[in-house]
Amino acid sequence: MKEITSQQQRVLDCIQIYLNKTGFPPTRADICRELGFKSPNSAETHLRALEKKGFISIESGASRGISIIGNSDLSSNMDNNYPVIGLVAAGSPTLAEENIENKISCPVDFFSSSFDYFLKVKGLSMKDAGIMEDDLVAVKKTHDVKNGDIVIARIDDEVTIKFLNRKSPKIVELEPANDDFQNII
Amino acid sequence: MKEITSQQQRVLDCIQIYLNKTGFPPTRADICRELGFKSPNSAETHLRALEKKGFISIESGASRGISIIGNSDLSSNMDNNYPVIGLVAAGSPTLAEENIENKISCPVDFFSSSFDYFLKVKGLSMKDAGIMEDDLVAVKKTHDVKNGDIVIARIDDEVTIKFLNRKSPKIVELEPANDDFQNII
DNA sequence: TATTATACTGTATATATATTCAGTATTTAT
DNA sequence: ATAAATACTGAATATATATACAGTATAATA
Repeated sequence: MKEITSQQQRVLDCIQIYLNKTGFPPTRADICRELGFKSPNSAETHLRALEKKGFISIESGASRGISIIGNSDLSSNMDNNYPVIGLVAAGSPTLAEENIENKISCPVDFFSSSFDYFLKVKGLSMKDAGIMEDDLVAVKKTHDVKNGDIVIARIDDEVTIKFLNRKSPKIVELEPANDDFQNII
Repeated sequence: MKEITSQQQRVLDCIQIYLNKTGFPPTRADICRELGFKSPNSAETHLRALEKKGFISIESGASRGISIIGNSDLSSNMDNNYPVIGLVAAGSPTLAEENIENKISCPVDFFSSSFDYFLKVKGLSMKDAGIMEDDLVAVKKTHDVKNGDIVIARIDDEVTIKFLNRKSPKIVELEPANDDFQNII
């Protein structure tokens, strides 16, 4: 999936919102009205760009033939029970029965991306990123981590949430979002 | 909801299946092709019957303007569809159709207290309270406001979220949670 | 018995809609 | 320096589509 421009994001959002509101996709003219464009071709070119980048697919010739891709909405507004795990000092955040504090029913598409469980935050080391004590963080298990990502890290037996900053293949820096805390190498 | 005939059920199923497959509703001709009808008016009359009985709504004049109604079945009375309202600079945060950006299915007991709608936050004036740009804030309409409460306030045509601090019956101070912002009297 | 709803075929048409073409301007790669 | 992508306006057009009208036939009301 290639990168999206801000205007293309606006168009994509517009399609999603229109879909949620009406139940069917917008026409070129609808998009123009929503976003203030004055020519249907403005919408058309953005749609073609979004299609080329793989965000949507367009059925040629069909009116309103736009569908958003990647929203693996086999059952989009289905709910699921997500475990809530305490960010305990000892041990890793596993899904073992004894670590699960609670379960919360939450729509699978509550956030833009899928996730695996909730983690209850202890401490204020990510305060400036808006992550406060007792907040519930939706956590997704993945191998795809980039610098700047907020990650759950385990150091020996301590579990923490920090910004990731990989210095080299073997050296990783964990950066808190609070001046009162130190970076961890 | 009145009773549905078997043919009308077939048409309704056809719409749902077409939606799942393509992401947008079928035309009259599409329905005919799927179900073997030979006149678009066959689909049309079934659609009108389904509309009259409240199973679907049809946007007059719009192509593919069919939307299926009432999929929020009674199955789980724990959940509810909450509107998401943009914190727009002009106008009040009303539940008017045009202000609703989206709807989110969310358990009524997702938070400890009940609430009425979600508000999407603009700006960083409540940063130190963990409320960041584009956060969704669950808002509860009430007359019971106390000093120290976080409130949604409207000043002329601008809507904002701040701490409440009532100085006197007629003087109210709005305090942001960000040193870069000023208090508002 | 008359009336209404259901369930179609078949034709016709106004218009809603996608889509192309011709421009202009700015920004980003190569 | 040149090409390509982005971001538009504005006009024109072929066609996709909703929808009305004219029929036929059966089953369910009232």
